[in-house]
Amino acid sequence: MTDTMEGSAPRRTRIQQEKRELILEAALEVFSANGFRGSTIDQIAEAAGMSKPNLLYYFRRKEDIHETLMQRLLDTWLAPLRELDDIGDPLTELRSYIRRKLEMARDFPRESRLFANEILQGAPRMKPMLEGELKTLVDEKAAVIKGWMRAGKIARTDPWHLIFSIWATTQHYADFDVQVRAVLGADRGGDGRFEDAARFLEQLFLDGLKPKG
Amino acid sequence: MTDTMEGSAPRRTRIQQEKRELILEAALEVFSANGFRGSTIDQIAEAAGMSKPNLLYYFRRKEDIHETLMQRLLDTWLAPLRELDDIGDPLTELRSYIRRKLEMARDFPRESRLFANEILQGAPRMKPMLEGELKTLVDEKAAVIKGWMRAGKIARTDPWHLIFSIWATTQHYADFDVQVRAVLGADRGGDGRFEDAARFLEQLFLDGLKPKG
DNA sequence: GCAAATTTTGACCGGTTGGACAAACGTTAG
DNA sequence: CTAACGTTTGTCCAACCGGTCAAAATTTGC
Repeated sequence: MTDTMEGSAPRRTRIQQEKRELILEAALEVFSANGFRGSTIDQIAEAAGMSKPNLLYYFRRKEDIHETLMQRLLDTWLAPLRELDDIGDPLTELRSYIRRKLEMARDFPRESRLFANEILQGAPRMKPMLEGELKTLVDEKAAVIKGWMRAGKIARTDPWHLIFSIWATTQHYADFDVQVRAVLGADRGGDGRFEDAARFLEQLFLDGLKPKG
Repeated sequence: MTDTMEGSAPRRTRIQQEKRELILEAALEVFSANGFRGSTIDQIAEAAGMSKPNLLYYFRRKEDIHETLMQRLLDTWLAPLRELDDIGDPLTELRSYIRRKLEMARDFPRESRLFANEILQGAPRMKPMLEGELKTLVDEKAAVIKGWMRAGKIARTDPWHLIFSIWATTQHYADFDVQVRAVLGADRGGDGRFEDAARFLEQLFLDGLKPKG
């Protein structure tokens, strides 16, 4: 190993690739449950089934693991929004965006919590990505939505806050899962809660609360 | 000081009351910004303008501070929901509940983040309160809302998920503040963002996104 | 099969952190 | 004034934690 494993072109052996994946998976588990400062290298190493020095052979610092995780996270996390485009019926597009986001909250709660943890702490390591990549994408999609509004396809509102509200309502089911389950109780808090949420959110975003007629 | 400062009837001197308040205020600042494990007693002591051993004279353990903060938090946090009642027009009631919650996100972001931090970590110290006090209150209010639905005053949906969505959308502006500001940018992310949010949320919850007519 | 490169491990280190403690200092009531 | 009580501080400790290092074990290329 003469390489520093960082920089633009880190060539890696098979073992390195596998072990790095193993570590990142373990770190996702630990970081998402305890936050960055609440997690120890030992915990991650144990979750990955290796010793601490061994882990530090693959990632020289705790921060490096977190950073790598963050970079990957943003991509997968924004994928649903990237898919939102001008083709197809606007209301259908929005409905399926909401559905996809809710599915992500259900299937990748750890990723959601990792993200939430980072933002909650003021995004010390992610701020640049938020102001760059994220803002660019959201502005772009906001423009698309504005087009729909001008065309009279959906009601006129603030597209940015619309996107926020979709993020908030869907991610809530991952980030605040304990609370949701505590409130719904054993019977209603079971697996069905995501379908209930999907039905509710569809109605909320399409029709609001005013009674029909 | 012969008392342990805990238990059912802790009589306290004037200085003790003042200093404890000072510490709790400092701890709110520190805990909400760094989480429980990310905060040190030293940080809290410095923020409160006293030495660490001095702080530990008033709260014997770091956990005691956090616990006290949590107990107070739930009460103030649920106050807006407690005010939601059967008197008055349902849509107006819900609208002002949303407004109150949004005002809390604006005026008490530290409390919101402290709460979010606790829930995100699986509510290790708050679970009992969630399953007890919180669930009871929400169930009660869900019943009120159900009444409104039966009376045809508002559209029929799941009252519990309705409450979740109000929590999620409003608290988002406190908990994800950095993200909101990063996306809105310097110009739109200023003080006006809460009014924009208020307008948007009112429209969303009342009318949804379907175009008029 | 063997040498070079890679991977793994145990021992160790310095800094931080939560907390204990006794001594010093301040306050208050008689 | 003074004794009892309440408050503050400096010092200290043990556990934890991020990270180093050299040596041992293993894998890989020839």
